[in-house]
Amino acid sequence: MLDKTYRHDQTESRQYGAWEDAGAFACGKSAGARPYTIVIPPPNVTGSLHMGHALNNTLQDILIRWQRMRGRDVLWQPGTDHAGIATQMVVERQLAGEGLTRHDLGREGFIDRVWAWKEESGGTITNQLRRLGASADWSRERFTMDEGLSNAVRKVFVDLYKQGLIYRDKRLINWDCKLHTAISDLEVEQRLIKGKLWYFRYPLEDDEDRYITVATTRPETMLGDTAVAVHPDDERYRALVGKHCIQPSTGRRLIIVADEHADPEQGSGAVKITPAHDFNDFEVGRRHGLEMINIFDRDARLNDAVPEGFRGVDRYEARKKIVAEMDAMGLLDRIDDHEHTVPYGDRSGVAIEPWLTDQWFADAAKLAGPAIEAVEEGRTRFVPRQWENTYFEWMRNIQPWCISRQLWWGHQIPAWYGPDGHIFVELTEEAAHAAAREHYGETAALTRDADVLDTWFSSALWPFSTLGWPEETPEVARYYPTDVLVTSFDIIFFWVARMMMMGLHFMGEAPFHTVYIHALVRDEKGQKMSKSKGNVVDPLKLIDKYGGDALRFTLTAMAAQGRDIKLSESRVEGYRNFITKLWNAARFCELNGCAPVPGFDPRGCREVLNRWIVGEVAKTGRAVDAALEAYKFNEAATALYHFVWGTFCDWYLEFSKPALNGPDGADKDEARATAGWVLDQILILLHPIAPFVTEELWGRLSAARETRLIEAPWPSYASDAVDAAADAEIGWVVGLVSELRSVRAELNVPPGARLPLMHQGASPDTVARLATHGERIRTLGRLDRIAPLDGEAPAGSAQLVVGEATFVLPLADVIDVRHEAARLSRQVEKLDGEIAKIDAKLGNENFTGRAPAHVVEEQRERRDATATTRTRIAEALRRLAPV
RNA sequence: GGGCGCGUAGCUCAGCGGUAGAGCACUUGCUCGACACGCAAGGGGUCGCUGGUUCAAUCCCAGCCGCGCCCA
Repeated sequence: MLDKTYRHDQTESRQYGAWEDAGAFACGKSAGARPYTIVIPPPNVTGSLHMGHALNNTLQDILIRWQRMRGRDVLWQPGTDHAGIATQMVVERQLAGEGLTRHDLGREGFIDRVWAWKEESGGTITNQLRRLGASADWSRERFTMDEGLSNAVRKVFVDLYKQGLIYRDKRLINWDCKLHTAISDLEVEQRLIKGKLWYFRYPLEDDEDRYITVATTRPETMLGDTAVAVHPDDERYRALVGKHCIQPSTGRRLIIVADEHADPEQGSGAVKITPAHDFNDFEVGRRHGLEMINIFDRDARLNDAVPEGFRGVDRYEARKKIVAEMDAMGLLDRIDDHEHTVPYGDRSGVAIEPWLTDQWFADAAKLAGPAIEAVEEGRTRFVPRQWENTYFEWMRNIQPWCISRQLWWGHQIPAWYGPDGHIFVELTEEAAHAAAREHYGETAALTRDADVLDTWFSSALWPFSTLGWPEETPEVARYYPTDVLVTSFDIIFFWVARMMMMGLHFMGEAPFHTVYIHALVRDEKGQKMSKSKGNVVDPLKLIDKYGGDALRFTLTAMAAQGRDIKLSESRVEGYRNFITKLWNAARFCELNGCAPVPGFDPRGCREVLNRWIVGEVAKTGRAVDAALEAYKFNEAATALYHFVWGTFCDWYLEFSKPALNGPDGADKDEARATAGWVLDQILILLHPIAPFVTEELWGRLSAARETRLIEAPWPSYASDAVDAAADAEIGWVVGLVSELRSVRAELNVPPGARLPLMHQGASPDTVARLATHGERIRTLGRLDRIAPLDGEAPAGSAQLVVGEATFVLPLADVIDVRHEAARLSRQVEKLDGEIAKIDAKLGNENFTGRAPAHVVEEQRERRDATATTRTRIAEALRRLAPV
């Protein structure tokens, strides 16, 4: 027998293990089935499960389990990415603890060390995903640094290079001077800083007593100035354009150029130009053919290109020094407070230095073209739709993508340099040597490019590299393109866009037809969770406390499209209670012999109660399908919640008790079989959202299952499963019982008191219903008998109106007549208000003339029904009065 | 500066042209043979503000106020 309460801690890992052992997650088991594929957004191998992962993977698992039960050949492709910078940092920190740096180990030794770390600690997050119930095909788990995926990376790099879509260039890049690597625009965070604006006077060359005043937020860069720019329309400086001024610290001659980049409103209107250390200045430099002087080394210390006194000085020290020197020369005009944005590395947290270096770039603009078209033409669509704008906006303004990183951990770029610097890009070293022999006519010494590729470069290939590409595997043929990508908006640029580009370029088809963008999970105050704020809610702690099902249900119920989730623990607790409720309903069924009956046909039920619940199941099932098809996960969750608790437990099981407790026979058999069937439907429909408890119950409620629940077939309900007459009849019983309970509570009738119920003016149909459902009504309304009323209602009766009939509860001993009168008056008032509202509407010719006929008719019917009820209650009130 | 989103019950959120809903919290009463992680009955809302469209606006449109995010 089932225990009194459900113990998730004794169930979940056992069920998960059973699924995994049985190979339930594996794809490719039914060759005839249509494939359904989702690739997991590969979590960072250094990562551990946070709430965002929990939501993301819950939603994927719901789709996957649902489609699996619907008979699709499901592949949920799991894996992790190698997270170049993050992983290298983790291992370097470990080394630092031993007093070592990666240079002590050398490149190979260091990489071995990273692999060792990965073997030991890299599985953390995948094990945590198991706690969540993720039914991914772990037998196919991939890692971006795997051999196969590395082959894919190499091939893509070589092909793109040969197609001219990857090139080496000397450009300004975002240099992280702590991590000593270039990073992409996306890895740079713009922070608003309260800084200063320094105004300096640069003497004019032909008249040293005159100056042009330039304003800057970065005085230290003036050692690399090669021009001063003014706006072409700026009258103040027009005469100076083409002349020169002198940079005082270096004595360098700076040309004064006219360029739109100079903003007359900003500072003095004249801006110093440092083409090698500012992205805007770089463009100005290009337009005017200015010299580009690199003044920083990789640590952002001043290099030998600056006057001796400054060499080796850190950028912030240099700033102080420059300002002091200019001040001493009397060339510091003034200093204003100034708020401006400063780029920071999102990993290192230090200010990024625009730095002129040789790097590898991908021609993102070319690759973006087809990726934009695919979304424009609807071959890939975003849900919710609005994210397409974000995607377009970024894709249409895309910049060259800097793909090289000065790290050791990652895919080393397959480029070799000949003695004269000639570049050979090939899949292998042998091929590079062969190409070099071809090129030079003799064997040449080659040096391999030391850099590795951006991690996102390999992630961009994930939808096909994980399937075995560039090999022509059956999996590539079968599972590409995938179906849905489930992710969060913050990586649309990083990942979604790049997968689109690479998928289209190499596979000729977009990697997925739908991109479902879900919410961000915030804390209960709406703050983004972050380690530094200390407001991170650990999903594993919630799983420990409330169970994986409860957490999943909570996230699902709150995953409304287009809104972030503010997660509060009380919600999780509430859904844990729901899981327990389900458990207890199952326990009740078990106790009463309600088990699935083989061959049971729900449409063959004779009892109106059973016909009704079958219809309710059908409605719920259709609602769940419709919700999931539209990615409205919260609607699926709430439909199930209401059905299970509000319909099945609150009404159906209660109504079934008389039959279940009654004599053996056909009625009892049907009650048991129907309840067993409904519970089975609940387990099935709920399984994608709450897999653990449903699988557990599925196994425990019947020994004769053909499959585990995870592989049980998903139902589709016949359209004639809903019986309108049964709906109306049970609706009437529910209404009567609700009225009875209300009256009792309002009039403070002792809960234990059993009362007689008299009826008056009941139609034959109602009399029949009372006969059919008498026992139910007596049980739930706590009545001792139901009988027609002979003559007048006894003095001191409570009266209620349901439909055409008036019901009388003789309560002379228990109720206060004034209370009852007040209660009825309130009802009359309320109904009067409603009638007045409807009358106002119906009295308006504009309404009756212009509103659709069915709306008008609806209002008329409502008015009649309300008025009838009102009259009956008023009568009841009048009858009460003489007492 | 450009773009997007959000202001609905005490809290967290659904809904979105025609009777305003849920969970939690709150109040009252219940050891009714599944469940106190429960049962039953309640209280609580000028649906941010101002205009407009419409027979009808919480819902559509415009402006404003407040909050958040993304991009410059």
